[in-house]
Amino acid sequence: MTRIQKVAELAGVSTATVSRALAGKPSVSPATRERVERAARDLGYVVSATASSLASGRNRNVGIVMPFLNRWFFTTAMAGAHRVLTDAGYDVTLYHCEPNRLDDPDGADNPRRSRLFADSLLRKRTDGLIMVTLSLTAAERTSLHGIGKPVIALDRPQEGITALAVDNLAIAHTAMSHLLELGHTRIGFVGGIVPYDLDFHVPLLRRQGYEASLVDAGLEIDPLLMCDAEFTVDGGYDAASQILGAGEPPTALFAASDELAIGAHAAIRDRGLRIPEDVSLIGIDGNPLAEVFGITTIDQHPDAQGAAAARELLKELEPTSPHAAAAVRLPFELVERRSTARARD
Amino acid sequence: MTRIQKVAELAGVSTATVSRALAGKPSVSPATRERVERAARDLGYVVSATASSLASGRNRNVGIVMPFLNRWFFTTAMAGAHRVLTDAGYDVTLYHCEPNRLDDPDGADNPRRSRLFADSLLRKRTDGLIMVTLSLTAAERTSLHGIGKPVIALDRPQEGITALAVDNLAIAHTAMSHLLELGHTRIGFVGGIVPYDLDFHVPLLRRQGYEASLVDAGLEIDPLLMCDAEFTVDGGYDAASQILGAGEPPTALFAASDELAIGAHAAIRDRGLRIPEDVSLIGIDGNPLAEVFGITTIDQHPDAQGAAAARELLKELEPTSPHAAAAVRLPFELVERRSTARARD
DNA sequence: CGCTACGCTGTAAGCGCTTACAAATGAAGC
DNA sequence: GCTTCATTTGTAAGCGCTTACAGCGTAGCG
Repeated sequence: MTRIQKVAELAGVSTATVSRALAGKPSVSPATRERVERAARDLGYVVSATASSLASGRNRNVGIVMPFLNRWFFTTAMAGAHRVLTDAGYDVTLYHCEPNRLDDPDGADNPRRSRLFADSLLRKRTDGLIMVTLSLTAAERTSLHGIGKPVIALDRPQEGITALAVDNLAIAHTAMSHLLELGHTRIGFVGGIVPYDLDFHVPLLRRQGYEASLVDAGLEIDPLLMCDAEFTVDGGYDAASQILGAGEPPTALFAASDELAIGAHAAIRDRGLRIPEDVSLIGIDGNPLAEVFGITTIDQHPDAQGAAAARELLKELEPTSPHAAAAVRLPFELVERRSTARARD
Repeated sequence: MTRIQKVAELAGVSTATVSRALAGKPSVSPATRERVERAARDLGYVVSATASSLASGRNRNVGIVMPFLNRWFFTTAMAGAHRVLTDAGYDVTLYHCEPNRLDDPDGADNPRRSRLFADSLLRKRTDGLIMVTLSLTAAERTSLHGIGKPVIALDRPQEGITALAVDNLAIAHTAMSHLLELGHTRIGFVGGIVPYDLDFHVPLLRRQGYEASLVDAGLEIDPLLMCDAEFTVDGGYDAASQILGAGEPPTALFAASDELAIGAHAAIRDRGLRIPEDVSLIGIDGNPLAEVFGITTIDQHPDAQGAAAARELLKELEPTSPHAAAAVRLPFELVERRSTARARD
């Protein structure tokens, strides 16, 4: 006897009615619903997710796919999505998509990733997917389309996939404007000349914004003022050190993320320079760490980004609910702290 | 016609054989297996996880339950577990368990958490659970036992639950020994006089280790040298500031985590003190951030802890595989960097 | 040569739910 | 009173797999 039958028996109704009552369907009389709920509670009955999925075709489970499982930006966005999804009654299963390296753009040598797209994601465990900052190969996109389920890409527009992305060019522009308005003309850029890997184009966009702002301001682009960096504190330290040690030093540093900025902060101090007296410093993200160091930043609210992506997915998953038709905007804003100041004359 | 039937037809066998072949069962002749695999590949067939779960009773999915979804220690441990589990063919679904606050120890006012234990976790979506640093109420433990599935607790021993935990007393002792051997006698403690919340007892254990070390060394415990802190960089900054500002300042600070230590690092510098000349500083965790600041730490390899928990769970999930009978040890070690030095006379 | 043993495959009964459809009930309208 | 219709409930057919059991062919053995 299946478990639902026991509940049906106790409540004196059919299993169909139990199913309907527990699913909150409208076509159940209040009295019956009450009896069923009591019976379920008394028996400690909870609907089996698998049986329900198989019968209904809906999993109440969404997948979140991320290239990094323990970096602040990613986990914070994930947490934002997670909250929205669980509040809507969904579970979330987390998939790790290893980035494809530049020397292996098709992921031929990336077995875990291959399995992800050829297997795990196709198992019909989820009703939809949120992919964070990933760049998919054509084959992967095809594979994803094959499952016929809604996919939202966060912070990386993808051909044929609904995407939510913050305007990285505008972010970079905002940061640069702040520095330029303070009178800085020698501004260094920390992070992202060459993409670290194919699944993380954000650095590139931010550098383009940096260069465009320079050009707009009539300043020239000095390669000595730019340095590649992995998107970590370490990377920021090394890149900033290199910029500060080469040629005429900058009076301001624009780091493509807060983690890079924190590394740069340490590098600047370790060279005996003062912030902001000798060097102004600005980052991007809204990482709480930056606050401790008093680093000015552009907060892009990753938590809210994740939440927005989740709501967007939910809209596709539950067409019944009212569509908030408005296009989603992912806001960001300058947060001035003590790491930026007027340039010395 | 169900999808598996198409494969069966194409391969010229029964669905039973397809199932067996694709599941890697031994009782399939090589030739048949080959034909089935080809047919599946040609049709782009992948077994439906839900149907398979319902029929077999195994989900190939484990749940990881964490109090914080975006803090370094937790996500790093989770990533370690995730890798082991996905390599073993499991998916992982992530559950957020909101910590119970001190003023609400039973979680009466914690609806998300109630739903987690009364509903989400009971839906039979997972084959087992890993709970990270959580303290369960009696009711929650009962509820968990009810589902009759293996549960591993990481870093928080629980009555009636298999637990893996690093020896926090020993960790604290190692850190203190390092400081004491360098001749420090006024050592402050940053973080964890009173538990931040009921689900995170680690701070308490570390403080106990701190006090025990002091006593062992014949030193006295000075309340002015200890300060509570939330386990964040911010918290470390504030707590360290307070300790440095009260009474006779310490010559060394022991922070209960690397994040706290980084905050303390900033606080020390902001007071115009030098590290390590004026104040030595040691943290705990192995957070890569600490490296950038040259902070000495006790690395407890959270990634490895997560992986160990996952392997432990896998052992219970797949009794067929050979038991590595050895008890699991979670190692840690002192990593000396430039933030600790001999005390001035 | 008959019998057991073994390896491989097929048959078919579920796994625990959901839901289309049918049926029963009662209220409302004429 | 009879029809119509909405509301509530029940009946039963799956959802797409897995697996116990049975069956078949061949090999080994006395």
